[in-house]
Amino acid sequence: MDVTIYEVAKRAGVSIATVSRTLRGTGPVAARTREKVLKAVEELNFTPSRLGVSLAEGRHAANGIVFPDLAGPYYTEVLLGYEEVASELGRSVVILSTKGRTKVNDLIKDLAGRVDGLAIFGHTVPEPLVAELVRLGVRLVFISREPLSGADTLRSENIASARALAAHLTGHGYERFTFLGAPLASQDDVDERWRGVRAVLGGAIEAVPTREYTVDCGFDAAKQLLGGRARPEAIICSDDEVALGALLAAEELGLDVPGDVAVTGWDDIMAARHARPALTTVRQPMRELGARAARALDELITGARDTHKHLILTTALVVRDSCGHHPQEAAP
Amino acid sequence: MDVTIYEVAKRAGVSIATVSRTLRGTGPVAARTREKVLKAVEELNFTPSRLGVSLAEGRHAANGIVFPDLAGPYYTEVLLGYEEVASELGRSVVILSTKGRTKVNDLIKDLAGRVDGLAIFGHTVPEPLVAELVRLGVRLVFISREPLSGADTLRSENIASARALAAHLTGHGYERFTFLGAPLASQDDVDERWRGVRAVLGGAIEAVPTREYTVDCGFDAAKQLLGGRARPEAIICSDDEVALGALLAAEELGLDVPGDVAVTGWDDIMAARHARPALTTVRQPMRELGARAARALDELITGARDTHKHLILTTALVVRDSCGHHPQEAAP
DNA sequence: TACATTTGTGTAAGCGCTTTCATCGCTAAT
DNA sequence: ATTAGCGATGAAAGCGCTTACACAAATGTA
Repeated sequence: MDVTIYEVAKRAGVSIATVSRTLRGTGPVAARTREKVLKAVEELNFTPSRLGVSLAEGRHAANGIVFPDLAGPYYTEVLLGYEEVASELGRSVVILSTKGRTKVNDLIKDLAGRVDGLAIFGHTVPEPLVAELVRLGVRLVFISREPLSGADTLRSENIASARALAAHLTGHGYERFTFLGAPLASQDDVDERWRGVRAVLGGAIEAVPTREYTVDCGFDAAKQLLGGRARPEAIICSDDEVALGALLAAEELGLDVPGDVAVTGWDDIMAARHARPALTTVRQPMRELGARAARALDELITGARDTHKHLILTTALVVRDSCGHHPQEAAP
Repeated sequence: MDVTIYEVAKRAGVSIATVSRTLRGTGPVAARTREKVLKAVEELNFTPSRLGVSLAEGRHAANGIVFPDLAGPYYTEVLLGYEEVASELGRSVVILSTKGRTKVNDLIKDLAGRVDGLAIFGHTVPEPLVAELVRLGVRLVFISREPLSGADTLRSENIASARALAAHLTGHGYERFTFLGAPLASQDDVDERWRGVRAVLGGAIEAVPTREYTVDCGFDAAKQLLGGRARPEAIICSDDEVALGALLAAEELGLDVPGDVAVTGWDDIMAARHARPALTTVRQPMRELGARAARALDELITGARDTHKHLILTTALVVRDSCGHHPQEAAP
């Protein structure tokens, strides 16, 4: 990996400018010269140094992405969508997970120096640093975060679907609800979901936190909740993983879902369909979130767009078995 | 992000060499000069260009990783372990997913040009390219692949644990087996598992392929298998995800697991513990695989080691409910 | 006081490319 | 036959850093 353009040029008996032109197809090169150059390239197995190219071009041809963790399907799916599109656009993807990291600021600044633009999940990055990145002119796309100036934002609709979900559940006749997996930060996805359901259910719902949004934490919290005296009729979970935990907790306690308690999730991860009972949830276009982030970043980087977009992708209520049979839909 | 070391030098009234020395702590700098430089750095908000640094240092301070896909917990877990350690060692991680990609060769060569070393999963990369990478002197660590010269290899033990698993199942008294998720490539993990169980079970086991190693594919294949005339007594699956699919298929067909048919997985992903019945499986240290890959690569890159290591991590049989109660262990 | 070290700094040569600009044959038009 | 114009090429100036080397000033030693 260390033969340079100079050696190629020497071997082909031309200047490095000609080699460069031949390889990139910029500027005219005589057919015979091209042959010689390509032959030399072939023989020496030359690949232009990415560093040299980037330095000269003034761009990295790479995108960064910052997420808290990769546990669970949500971030993974978004990442896949992101990487796929970035790759399509000729950009590599540099990842950074912030979970359990000290000196996140340094890591992110380093990352920012290696890429042409950054996608950042929700509130992964401290606000002062966000402000600084904006000030420095770093191209930014936030995923699942409220709009801010100086960056694109991209998220899924939460409030309206939360209301729809809540309304659907009241249609079942439930009257006592718990929101499992209380929001950790204001303005994030879960917070919006919480606000949405509360707007419909008001005092009929109370929030119970989990340590994290994982199956395990959902299981623990649900077990305690369902084992208590005032068991709710329906548990609206912050996301599918917490809901899967709740399903397991109910089973362990010998409770029937949805007979004894209804459970709903959010995201529609693959396991939601496979759970027993299959999980009623809200589908969120995770891959598309990633894909769009990569596209948005590309527009910002290439300069195809110089204003900032704030997009909200639509979600869909997916009714399965875990919320029970809806009275109106019941067969006679 | 475009203030250079020259501007800092000018503002501080020193040469760029002094700025560099101050920032990196190489060479002596008078206290007063240091102050001036740091002040200028602060005021201008200077961050050294990664490109400039890399070009001058002759290293990227970045590692690559190539995987087929990120669907399912296996690759994700390995990736997390890898990223964590790489980051600890001051290296960024550049990812490349090959699934569905044409021109994989170009992508990988490009990747190789952006990093100091590459971790590659199993048989993600065509053999001729592997040979070429080795020839070019690219630092390589393969994850879950048989040893080859010119690269480190790292994998989990498969054959012995497969034998142990098979032996355990025969202890249950089962006599007709199916291996669900037949190997796609020779010498990969699944192939070794298959060879391991066959060594014990011989003609008593037959292999049935799935399209991919996913829940869905496992579900489809298991449904067909279990719906057929000669239903096996036990299904040994290539991995946990296929096994989860098999569990669902059994449920859909009204079959009891392990009563009507035993099912086992491989990997011990989180869902294995949560499945009903909980899945008997073989635990594979996925994060550690990633972590070790990052460490090995670091040794190769820094030159701390110039031979190649071929490591096999140990696995552990995890007996849960899906294989039935073992006769000897049965309570009176 | 004279000389050998250290300290502190600057100069300049890379690192491997891309690209502008100038040059030099040619062909085509006058 | 002249000249404008084009095609093909090379020289050289960056791109933003690190660092070997040179040198002057300050310090220590005899």
